[in-house]
Amino acid sequence: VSKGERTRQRIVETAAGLMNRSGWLATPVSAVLAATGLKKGGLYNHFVSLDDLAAQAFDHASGQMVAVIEQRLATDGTAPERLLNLLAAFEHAGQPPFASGCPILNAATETDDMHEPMRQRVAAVVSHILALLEGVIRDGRTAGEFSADVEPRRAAQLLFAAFEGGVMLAGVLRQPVLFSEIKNDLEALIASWAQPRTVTP
Amino acid sequence: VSKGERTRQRIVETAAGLMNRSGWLATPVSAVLAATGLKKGGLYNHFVSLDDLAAQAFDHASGQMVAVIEQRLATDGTAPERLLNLLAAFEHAGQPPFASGCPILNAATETDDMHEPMRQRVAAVVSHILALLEGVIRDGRTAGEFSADVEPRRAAQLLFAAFEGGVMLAGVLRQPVLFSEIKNDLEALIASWAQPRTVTP
Amino acid sequence: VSKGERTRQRIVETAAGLMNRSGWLATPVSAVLAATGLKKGGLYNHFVSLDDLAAQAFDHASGQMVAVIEQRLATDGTAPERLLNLLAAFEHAGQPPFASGCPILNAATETDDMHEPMRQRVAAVVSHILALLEGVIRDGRTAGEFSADVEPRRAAQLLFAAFEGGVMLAGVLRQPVLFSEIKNDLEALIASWAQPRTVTP
Amino acid sequence: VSKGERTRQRIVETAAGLMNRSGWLATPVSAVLAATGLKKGGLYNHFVSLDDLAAQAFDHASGQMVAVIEQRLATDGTAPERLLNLLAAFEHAGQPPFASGCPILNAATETDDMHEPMRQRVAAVVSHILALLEGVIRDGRTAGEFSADVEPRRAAQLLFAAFEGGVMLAGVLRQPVLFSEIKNDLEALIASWAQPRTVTP
DNA sequence: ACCTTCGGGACTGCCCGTTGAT
DNA sequence: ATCAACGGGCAGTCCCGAAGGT
Repeated sequence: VSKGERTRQRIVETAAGLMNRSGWLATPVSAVLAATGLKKGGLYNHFVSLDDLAAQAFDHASGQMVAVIEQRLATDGTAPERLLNLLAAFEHAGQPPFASGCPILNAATETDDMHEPMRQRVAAVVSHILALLEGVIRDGRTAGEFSADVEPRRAAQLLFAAFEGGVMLAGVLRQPVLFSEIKNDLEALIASWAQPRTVTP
Repeated sequence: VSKGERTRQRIVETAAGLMNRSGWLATPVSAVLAATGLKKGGLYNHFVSLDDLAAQAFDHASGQMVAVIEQRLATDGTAPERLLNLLAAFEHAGQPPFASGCPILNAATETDDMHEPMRQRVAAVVSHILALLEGVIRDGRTAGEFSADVEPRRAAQLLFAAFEGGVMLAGVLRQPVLFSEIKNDLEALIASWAQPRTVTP
Repeated sequence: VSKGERTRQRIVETAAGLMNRSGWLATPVSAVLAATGLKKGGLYNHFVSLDDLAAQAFDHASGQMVAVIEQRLATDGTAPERLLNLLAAFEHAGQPPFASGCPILNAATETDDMHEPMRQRVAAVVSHILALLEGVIRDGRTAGEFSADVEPRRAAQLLFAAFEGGVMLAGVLRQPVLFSEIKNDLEALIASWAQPRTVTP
Repeated sequence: VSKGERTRQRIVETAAGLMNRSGWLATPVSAVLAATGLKKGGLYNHFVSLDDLAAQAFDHASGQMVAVIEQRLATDGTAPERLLNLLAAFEHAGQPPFASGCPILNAATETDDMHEPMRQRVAAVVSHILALLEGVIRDGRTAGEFSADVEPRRAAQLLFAAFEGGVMLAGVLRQPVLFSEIKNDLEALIASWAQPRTVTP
């Protein structure tokens, strides 16, 4: 690995943390320079624009999230167990996923109507995560671990939505415990999917 | 009502829509001027700063949301009916609550680590809404419409989190129907609270 | 006297003090409004522009100075006595002449190369004061109270220059006593004019 | 010397002349840009703020004055000779010290009540110059060139005050010759310090 | 007649992301 | 990888008129 590539990687990691805090679109170059110790030219050798860096930094951050999710869902065990396993992954770690909120939630709300390329990037990650969840739930239904009443796609959506909503609540209210409570509620919800006659998806 | 007050109100309304789209902190003065047709001097006659305008605009937007919520929850009927009544309110109306996502979600993620006064403003609204939901659920439990297993505070949080998460998903994936699905799932969840033995809060 | 005229006079007086502090050209309208309690339109009823107000305010301030000078120099007594009498007038009074320095010195340095109309206004006052001093010194020479060596015009200039320089020194060094010292030195200088053979004017 | 340093120096020199004309606090960035040919971005590479530039420009201007003073006072000869030598230095050179008046006088009156950091900067220069003059006069008294009646500190103050006052008079009246006259009067005053019985300090 | 309210538009100091020469 | 420069954009203040109200 070349020295330039190592520098690039270091910038991306630093920027990822920074931009998740100060905004994926709103973080100025100067903040990145201050955090990395580089000078203007040094940064523009590795990225064609700030947009480019933001994209790479977001990919880095979301990639880390996806990696954790894939790893937790790939373990042995029943589908419910794997889902609980996943939820457990976000118990700690600074704040829910990273410091200052979930990069996906942050990027989604920020770029929603402002930056179409970035929005598509976020949408792709969201779709991927939803597909992962849906797959596990479908597996669980096939295996009889979840009732046939449970519609995998809908269940995955509900899970992910409540998760991200919980991140938001805990963040804005400055009450981290609130996220844990929602996590527990989701565990109960998943458990309820075992029995038929559940009215939820 | 004086002319100035009418102008101020018009600016606040325009800015509310604008800022919910382009960011409560990120929208430049120039965009507000373009949208209102005013010039700088005219705008700054009504607001001491852009921050001040943003605060008033957010209060306006969140106030509208809160008004709808209070109105829907104040109707006659059982607690479950009133909650379903509330959910129904967000079926249409541009997009979920307003065009371009929920102002509370947008403002919460944007100001979370960037603008403490605004974050407190958002937190106050969130707390108020959670309290409203909690009150209805508690009423329902007292009236026997909800199982004693349902913990009002936790249930309110879960409802609100899933709602906001749904707004985010529908927005970033550009699939409005997704919000409706989550809404339906929440209706089912509320219905499930009627029976004891529910594993959810 | 009409109410409007009284208001105008009040504005002029307030502005004179204000502008001598914050600059005869640099004081913004807003400061005048804040100090007078008026609103924009209320001010522009009495003055066609801020420039106009500044001119009137300076005339007011310099007029007060000139009045004091004329009064002190018009007393009975020998020429030296009248000059000492004049110097004594500036012993106290807030700071040398007014709070925050002599309006003539302030206006002279500020408008010197920036505002020709104002500079002429200041120059007229300066010329008038120099003429007054010169007249007294000439009287003294005629009366034999001053040596024939003393050139009235030159002596007046030196007196006035040292006076204003002393105001500047005392102001910038924040040592009011310094002005008194210079005043005493000038008294000694005037006394020395009585004898011939003095090398000074 | 790097290119940037050369540019910075050029800006400082240009700004010094400009600000002494148009005001050390009142000169806008745009005027500096116009005078230097730079654009905003280029200027702010060298100075953190306009205040910063003003400080450096004033230091440059006052430094030049102090350098001349120190050089003239450091020559061989008696104390009176050295003082006359100093006065001679300001005979020509644009106008007294620079075009548009003495930077010390201009800055002193302008910043007096408006900009405390700048005022302290000016005060430091003034104190330094007074100390230089006082030193020479004290030397002269020790050497018997000046009467024991002459109080060095007071004499230095009077000299400097009359000098600056003369700059002001010549400037506002647009009569450069007036400064020369005051200079001559000061030479006579210095000469008079040789004999005892002088009533001046 | 006097004053306020409202708006306009130019200007302020300063920061932005970006690029070429070095 | 730096250094120096660019030019457009930022939020906010300036002085001032014209309309409205008492």
